[in-house]
Amino acid sequence: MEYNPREIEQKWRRYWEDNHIYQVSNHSESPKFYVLDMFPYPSGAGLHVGHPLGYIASDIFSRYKRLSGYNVLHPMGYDSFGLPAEQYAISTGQHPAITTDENIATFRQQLDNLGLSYDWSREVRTSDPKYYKWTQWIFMQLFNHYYDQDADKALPIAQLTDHFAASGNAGIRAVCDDDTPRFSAADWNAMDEQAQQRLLLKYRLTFPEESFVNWCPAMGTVLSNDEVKDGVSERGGYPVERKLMKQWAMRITAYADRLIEGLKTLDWPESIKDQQTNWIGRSQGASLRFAVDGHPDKSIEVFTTRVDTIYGVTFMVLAPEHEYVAALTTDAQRADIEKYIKWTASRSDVDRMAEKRVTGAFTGSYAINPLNGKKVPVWIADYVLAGYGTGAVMAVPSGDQRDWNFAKYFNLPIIPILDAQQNTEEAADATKEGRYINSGIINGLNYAEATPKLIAWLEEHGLGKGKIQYRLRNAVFSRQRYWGEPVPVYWKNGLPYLIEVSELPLLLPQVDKYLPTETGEPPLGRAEGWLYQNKYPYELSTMPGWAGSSWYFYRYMDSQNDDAFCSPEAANYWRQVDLYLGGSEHAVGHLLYSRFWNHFLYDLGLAPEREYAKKLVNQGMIQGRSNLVYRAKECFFEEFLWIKVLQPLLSDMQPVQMAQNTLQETTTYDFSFSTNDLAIEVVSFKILDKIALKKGIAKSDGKRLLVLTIEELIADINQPEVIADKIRKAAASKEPYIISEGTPVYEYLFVSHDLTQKYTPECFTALHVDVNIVDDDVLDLEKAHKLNQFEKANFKLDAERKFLCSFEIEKMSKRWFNVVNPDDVVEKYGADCFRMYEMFLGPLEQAKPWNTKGIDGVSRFLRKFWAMFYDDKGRFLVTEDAPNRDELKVLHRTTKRVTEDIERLSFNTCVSAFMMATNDFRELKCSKRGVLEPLVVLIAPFAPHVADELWQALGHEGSIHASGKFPVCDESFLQEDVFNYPIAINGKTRVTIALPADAAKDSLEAAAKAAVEKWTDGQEIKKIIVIPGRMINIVV
RNA sequence: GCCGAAGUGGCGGAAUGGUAGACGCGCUGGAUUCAAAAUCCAGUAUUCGCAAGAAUGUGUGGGUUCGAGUCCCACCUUCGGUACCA
Repeated sequence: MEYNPREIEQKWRRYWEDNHIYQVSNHSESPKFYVLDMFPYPSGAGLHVGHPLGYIASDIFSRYKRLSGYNVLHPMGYDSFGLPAEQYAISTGQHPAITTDENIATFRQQLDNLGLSYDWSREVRTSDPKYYKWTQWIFMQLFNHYYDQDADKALPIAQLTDHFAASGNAGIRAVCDDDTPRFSAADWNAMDEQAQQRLLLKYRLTFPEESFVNWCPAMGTVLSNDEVKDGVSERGGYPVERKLMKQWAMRITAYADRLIEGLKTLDWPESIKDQQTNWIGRSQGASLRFAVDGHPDKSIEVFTTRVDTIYGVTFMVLAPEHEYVAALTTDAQRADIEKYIKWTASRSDVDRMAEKRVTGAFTGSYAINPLNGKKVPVWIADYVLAGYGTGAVMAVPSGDQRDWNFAKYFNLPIIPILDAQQNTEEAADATKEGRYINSGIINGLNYAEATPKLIAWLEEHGLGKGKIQYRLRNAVFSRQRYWGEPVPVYWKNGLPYLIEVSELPLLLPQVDKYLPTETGEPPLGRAEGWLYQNKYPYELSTMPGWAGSSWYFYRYMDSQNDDAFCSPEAANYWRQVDLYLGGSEHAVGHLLYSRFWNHFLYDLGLAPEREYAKKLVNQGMIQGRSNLVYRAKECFFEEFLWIKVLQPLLSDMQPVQMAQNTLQETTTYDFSFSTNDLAIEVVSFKILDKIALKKGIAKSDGKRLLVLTIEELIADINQPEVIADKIRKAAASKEPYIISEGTPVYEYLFVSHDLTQKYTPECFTALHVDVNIVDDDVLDLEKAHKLNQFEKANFKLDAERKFLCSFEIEKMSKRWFNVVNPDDVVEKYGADCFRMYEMFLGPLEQAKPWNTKGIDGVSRFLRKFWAMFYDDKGRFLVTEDAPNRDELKVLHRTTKRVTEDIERLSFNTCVSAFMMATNDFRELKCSKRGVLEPLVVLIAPFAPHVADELWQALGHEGSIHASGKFPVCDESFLQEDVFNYPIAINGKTRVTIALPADAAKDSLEAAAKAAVEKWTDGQEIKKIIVIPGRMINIVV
């Protein structure tokens, strides 16, 4: 019986489904294990071969854990709100819910094709009202809580109002907006309800806030930074303006320190932790104010992490957008400043980033150093960003290289401030070593002493204070879109109020179109009569994509619960994700926001652990391998004629190449001959005026003209002698003007890649070609001719009559024609083979290009594996004979390797181990149950279908995935009697000798000495290093 | 610019500081076949050599070590992330 993956795989997939093999219970005697894949967005394009890499890896791990006796939660669902479905809705009018359902069906079918062991009874979709009810519920909790810095956790707003009523906002440390005023209990109690509510918004963990957005009036929508290019929308090129808009925000900054602290407890890749730490960007320093000379009402606030360098300040720099720029600019400087501002405004962010030159302009005003009263000039420059900190910098050129560059360029003074600074005339030196000089009250102190002294002085004089600053901003939580969760809020008297919990979910209303309203309101503004209690307008923006994905890992634990987002019993059983697998592109988006929500839920006692994912692994991207074809330009044909026809075939006519460069191109023809009066011009038959021009030139030169059209050259491109004949005939004739008649068959020529090397690279245009009509870089010409791209094309083939493409490794994407669909591969080789091959490609974490070169090897392996059980006549080969020691050794060695490698997620080496075991058993001619049965269990996580088929053949009832027990290695079988010792001289291996494994060191030394006499002859042996069971090194 | 990762045969890759190149692809030769496919066997880092064998060899240059692909320093290249972050 032959190995027939198609039949086997369908059979077992149906069995698994019918018998609910992968359904998991929240009650078990076994230890739990939670394996999670990152939430996918079900895109219309479906899966490509890159997507399943992580799904297969997590599936292998889940199956392995299950076979090892764990109760494994391994769920899948969809982050199904999102822009693509909405954009499709805008262009077609189809409700995004329908599009989404269709896409999910495709996605699901493709996932099923891979034989993954998900518990589909727990599937969730963020766009399902039963799901987003709880997203809205969590939002309401955030609205009803504030962050108390003394308790270091979120507490109910009611506690805050109690405190306000008793003692105002003194004596409580709560995270709030920067502009929150001080007020007493009397103030608070005198406020009306509206004033109190307005004030509370400054404390709530989610709150409406005015913030700048990229508003595109033509599209009626807000764009992300990367949708804006050069001040216009990337798609459509419409103008984009900065607009202040009321948006919901999340006070994630309240959790900044805890989000940094929590990272220390996580088994996550360091690079991800680094990125999160940098994103949060905690810096400890001081904020202080510089008075402005002649402007008593103004002072420039700066934040610095090096307040100790304050005596080195020789100028100030404001961002060109800083609010004081206009006021500080003197009339003498106004023209300069305005010119500079105009210039910076015209430059894109990319330009500004790439800028290496120093630019800036002087305002004409001076700031006063609070420490020494010295006046320093105030400049503006675009290296200071308006959006960061205060948009102003105190410049210390002796300690900061950027400031130093600026000072040198504009000839500003540089004052050294530490005796340890080296050569500050040559470059800035940011050292903190040494003692302060030129530094007033801190002269002679060191860094550790100076900083607190300065901060104390500033605080005492009311000029500044110590401050911790974060780069992290509060997260905007509004989207001006339709396809997202409605915010459970209505507006009354300009203030937001929550709806009742009993009114959840607030359903997404129907709208006539998925576009903004004429007045610029979000699409929900179109919903008719959408009012709370028929009176109050609902919030019209919807939640962003990260809302639903910030807590989904809890919903899987208890996906059908209508009374809670997750019951405490379920949460306390599963607790946290043990292994989380996904791409590193989510490093600071999803992975930071979801940690924030989890910390909040933890504060409320709803999440059992501070961090929801214990271990995180990033799978590498599978890149596409694109193929390129080379289309010839006109100059190619000239070079071709010269290299392939005129020189080799017509040398007797002494050809001359006329136009050496494009300048002469219009004034002369391409070729002539020393032996006759013929001239040749190569040109497309379409360019009639050029032909006429050349005809005239030839005539005035007294030459006869042969026009070789590019189109006729293309037709004969693989037969240069035919072209040579044409030229000979033309030379022999007396005709003054010769040109081919008739309509050409071809218009384009593509040149095999190996031939392009002979020509100037500029002769070709490289174009992507669909990789599905290319095999091993050889283009399938038959298929190619059927494509529009090649309809009127001929191909110049290489010496082996093949057409070669070049290749490039790039992101797998439709636009590069390099997408490989897993369904096609599964159809050809089977899911088991596809799974093993994806793993065999290389380490999980590493990015690697997709190519199918090696897949035949894996396919061959599976057939060999099968052949240990069945011969080609379909006879079952497995015997009940007891395995011998050699056979058991192979089994246990394989068990050890596979177990260890799965544990460290090194799946590629597992596949190798299976190949080696199979080769070994075949060599031993072994088909004994005693070794093959455990081997089938070992391979079951990797090739689940064939494992089940063989499990059944071995006489078992039901599925291996339900009843199999993962084998355990018995080390005693691995012990060897003899060991082949490599004997090295000075670390270089010379010979290996077999010695008893338990031999004493002395006898090893003696044996080694004897074995290497040939090399050591006559040299003194200084030392012998013996590592028992490893090697012996002789030092001479 | 900064941060991070990685550089090993023709290719994908393997290697707790201890025989570099496992395993697979590809290629070469052979068997089988009327022939092909499939399958099986053997070989396959480079250079020299008929061979035995020798020399070289993990991006470059240093260092630590009896011994370095692996650890340390500097540099080069590629990829990823990120920013005028004060």
